[in-house]
Amino acid sequence: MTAQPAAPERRRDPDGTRSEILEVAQQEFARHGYAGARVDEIAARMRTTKRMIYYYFGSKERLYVAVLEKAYAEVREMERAVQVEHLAPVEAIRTLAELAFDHHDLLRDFIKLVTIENVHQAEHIRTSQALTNLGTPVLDLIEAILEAGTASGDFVACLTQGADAIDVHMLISSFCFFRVANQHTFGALFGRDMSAPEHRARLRAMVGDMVVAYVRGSGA
Amino acid sequence: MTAQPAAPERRRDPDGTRSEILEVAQQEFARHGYAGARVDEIAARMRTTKRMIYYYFGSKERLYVAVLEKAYAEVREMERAVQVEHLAPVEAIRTLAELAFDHHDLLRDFIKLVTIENVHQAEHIRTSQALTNLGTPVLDLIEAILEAGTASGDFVACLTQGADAIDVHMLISSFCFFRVANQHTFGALFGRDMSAPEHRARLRAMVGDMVVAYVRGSGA
DNA sequence: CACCTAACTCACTAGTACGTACATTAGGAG
DNA sequence: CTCCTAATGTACGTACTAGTGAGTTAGGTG
Repeated sequence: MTAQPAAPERRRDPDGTRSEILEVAQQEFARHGYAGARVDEIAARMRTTKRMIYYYFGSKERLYVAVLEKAYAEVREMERAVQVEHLAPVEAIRTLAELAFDHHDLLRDFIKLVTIENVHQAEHIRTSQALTNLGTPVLDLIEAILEAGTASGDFVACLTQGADAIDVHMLISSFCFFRVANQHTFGALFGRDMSAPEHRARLRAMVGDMVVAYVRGSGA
Repeated sequence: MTAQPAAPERRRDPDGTRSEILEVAQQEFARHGYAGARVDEIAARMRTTKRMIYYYFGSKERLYVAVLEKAYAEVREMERAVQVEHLAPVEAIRTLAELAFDHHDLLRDFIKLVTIENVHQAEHIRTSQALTNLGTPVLDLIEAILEAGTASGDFVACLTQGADAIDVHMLISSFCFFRVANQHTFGALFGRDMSAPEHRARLRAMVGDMVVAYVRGSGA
């Protein structure tokens, strides 16, 4: 049905095959976990065969690590696009939190992979140099904002309570991550799907308000 | 080595066998996930045999659900012990958050089970009436605190931003849960084990400060 | 003490899942 | 056009894993 009369099927396409495997494998691992994922199922959902998975990746485990590396790379790409330097500290940290919220909203598969990786105590991430050597651009951003806010007198939390950039990053991430990662058990027990569209705007504002309230220091 | 000369081995012990299976199974499921857990491995780490697992629980899946039910029951027991009614709203919500922090710190296996259950979209929790029919005592507590704080004028967040008890519960839970659940990937990427003892006191204070700052409303 | 049933053991099976040996072909290099 | 290699397809092997059939024993009951 798609208009591709010139190339209806290309027989040889290493890059295409490789990236199709990664794409389908990401879905499979995200849906069923590492042990629950089936190499045969990944193969069945591709145009190519299982043999190619082993030809390109060698083993289920190395395929899984490759999926992780690709997913993390995409996230870093997203983070790199964040521009908040032009904003005053309060608005900068709020915007950063809201963007983190948006990112977590989009990257469902990535969040599942991180979740799964934590079940396995991050053993695969730790063995991947490509992952442990990733810089963390967002931390530098937070650090700069905290310094500016402290200097301007808008923020007091970091001074009084000893919270640093990593702590604030965790504060923001935890809210955004939890909303997506735990939506199913939370929904089953409290009867509310935090991840549903009707709650999106309110919770997005909430993470911004929360982090601003915290760094302003009225909780002490 | 333990002083039990009277009953060195009791041959028949249905309750003991059942609870030993649940205990070992909880560890196995928490460590490896549902698909990754091995029934044979559970059996090997017990005094009894694999056949007994099927005798008492029928299938791997029903064993897993039984583990979930037991774990949730223990959590509810912990929550029921929380007493904050005697405190003023600000201190009540802070104390509640700090207790949640403590509970998450203790219930590592439970947190892993919840994590795993979310990977599977809570399919097992949803099919267990014992779990979906659990009340949520902590929600009532939060509701009461929010009402008291709003009435006394200490809190404004709930009025101005439309956050309710479930939202505030999520705010607290997300921080406490994330710190434990994501400790491995977070540690691998940021070089800090949020779950290590040296960060405990600071992060415990942080969740209290955060929720108080939020409900006081200085983030708007 | 005899009996009966719940609790327990052992050996086994059917199916599944990762991985591979081997055959084949596309398509660029010379 | 020929050859050579990277890329691909087929069919299968091995090991593991959930689950079970059938027999055995502890220990309370009458």
